[in-house]
Amino acid sequence: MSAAAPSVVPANSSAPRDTARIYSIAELAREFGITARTIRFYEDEGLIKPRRQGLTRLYSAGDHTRLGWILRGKRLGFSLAEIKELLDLYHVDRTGNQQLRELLRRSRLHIAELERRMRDLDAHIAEFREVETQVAAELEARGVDPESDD
Amino acid sequence: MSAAAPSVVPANSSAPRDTARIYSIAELAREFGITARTIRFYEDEGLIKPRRQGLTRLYSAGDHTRLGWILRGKRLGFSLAEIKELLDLYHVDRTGNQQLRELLRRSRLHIAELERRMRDLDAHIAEFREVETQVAAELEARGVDPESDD
DNA sequence: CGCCAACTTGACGTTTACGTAAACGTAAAC
DNA sequence: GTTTACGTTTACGTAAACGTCAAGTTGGCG
Repeated sequence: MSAAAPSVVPANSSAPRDTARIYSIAELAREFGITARTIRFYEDEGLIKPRRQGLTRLYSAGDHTRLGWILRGKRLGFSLAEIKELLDLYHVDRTGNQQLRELLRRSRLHIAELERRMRDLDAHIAEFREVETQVAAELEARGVDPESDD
Repeated sequence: MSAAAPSVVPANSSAPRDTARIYSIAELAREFGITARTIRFYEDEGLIKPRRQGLTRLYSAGDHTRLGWILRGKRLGFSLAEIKELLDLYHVDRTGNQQLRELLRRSRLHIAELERRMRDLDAHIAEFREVETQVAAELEARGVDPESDD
């Protein structure tokens, strides 16, 4: 491995902000714990569009953020198709009133969906906290140290 | 269709409580908005085990609850395998100290996972609320009624 | 009795989200 | 110069979660 910190960022003062950072596909893969294949697949599906230098893909800070967003969406149980829709929501043309109203409508719909999930999640958490409490109490009553490993 | 409002709860006091209710597979499917095929699939995967009367499946109130739980898990983005694991957590043997400690450990792990999802969800909701606010403000500034359809 | 509606068990098809392998280019390292 | 590391495309494979027939059974109804 030999460190190989690929800081492509020049030590210059004017530019090398975090926002100017460029990532290779392997870097992104490592950082997010996915494979390069996955990232290319997301590109095939139209979720990311990295710059190209010849054939090689170059990912900007924006792509980095976008990928993080995608993976968060996945953790929340959205399909890639849904995530693409949501991403596109951001980048929709916002000049026309009709467009804006549609964006508002979609946003509200999505928020409602998220709030439904929030309620599901609350219920789920409450149940497992209940289990935790009960079991901890039972162990306590038995005089057992809940943390010990034997 | 003929209405068929499923308030089967008799006004009787003694026996046929809601907990004694028995459901057919089609009833469950209708109520939860899934197909009978799905329910049978869950059974194949070991997520539900309805009684049988001959070949026909009979679902108890417990099965009903269980199915609701499964679907909530799905909405939260858990796989059927994960959901099965979680369901089994409840029904684990709770006699031994070692078993109890394991249950406690697993519960805590799962709660941590749920809390991570909660943070994801919070972040997601915050972003979309932001969009909503911005867009609503923009429409307001333009003197457009956000609700009108033209 | 015939018939329909609702149930059953296979078995194969489909979509999603990637994994895996082949075959190749490029560029630094030994 | 060739190995090593990383990149590329193309293409087929696969696991999960069902959908979609096909073919048979069962219970009630006119």
